[in-house]
Amino acid sequence: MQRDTAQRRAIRRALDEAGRPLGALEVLERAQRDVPGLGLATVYRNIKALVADKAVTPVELPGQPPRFESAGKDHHHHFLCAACGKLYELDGCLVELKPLLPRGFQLRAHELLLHGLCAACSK
Amino acid sequence: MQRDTAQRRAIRRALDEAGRPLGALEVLERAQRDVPGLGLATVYRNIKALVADKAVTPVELPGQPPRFESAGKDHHHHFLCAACGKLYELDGCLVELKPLLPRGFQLRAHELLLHGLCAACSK
DNA sequence: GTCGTTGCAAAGCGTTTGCAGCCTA
DNA sequence: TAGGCTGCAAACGCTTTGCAACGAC
Repeated sequence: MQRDTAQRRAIRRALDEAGRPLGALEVLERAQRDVPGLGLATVYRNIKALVADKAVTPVELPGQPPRFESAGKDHHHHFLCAACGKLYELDGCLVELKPLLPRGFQLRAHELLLHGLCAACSK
Repeated sequence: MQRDTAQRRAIRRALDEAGRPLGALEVLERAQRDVPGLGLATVYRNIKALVADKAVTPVELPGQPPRFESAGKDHHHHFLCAACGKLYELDGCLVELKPLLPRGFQLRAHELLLHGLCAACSK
């Protein structure tokens, strides 16, 4: 059975309050404000469990370690700024995917990542 | 200046003849048919150079090491089968992305990955 | 002969795991 | 008090790097 520990609460809180996807080390850093002795292994173990429970979604970026965001938001995609490295959330999804599928293929999910320059960096 | 070695030729050939994205170990395996003594470090070094030259494109999959495919094909995306793990190439791109962008953002590129079941696995 | 390239082994990085002690229920 | 949870350190898988030998030009 699942127990309620200070570590688990701190990790959840870090992800909930971030408002953007966080890497494992960022989660550690933020959660250590609540639980100073927190270890990185515990962060990974809990993130893994949260992802399995679908309470957290991993966000993969080419050539970078994954980041994690709280689930439960509306379907959305991300925009990675090539200059500052920040990952932005975009609203909605205009993609019409079915015509791309070969005959007999079943679509379950999709991921879309845009890159370019964010408003701040394109000046 | 860039030299013409048997290793380099074998690695290029492996990627050119594969017809699908290959992982680093798959490249090693195939290229060793031409150059038995080939080492993994050489594969990584050459792939890195080819990617820098835009002769090869890395394909990132969530939770997996990257695969690589020869560049120069038309713009396309991929479909990952959840059952057999095979990565398929899809033709074309129906995505209309500009409306997703917040004001001031500049779009440079995008990546799209579909997943589901391929024709063989959905029976 | 020069110097880019190679194979090997060691190091690096992010992540996972084994283990003994801890602490929630 | 049982057994899930934790911190630590060691192990892991993939990738990069240091180095001395090699070989293309």
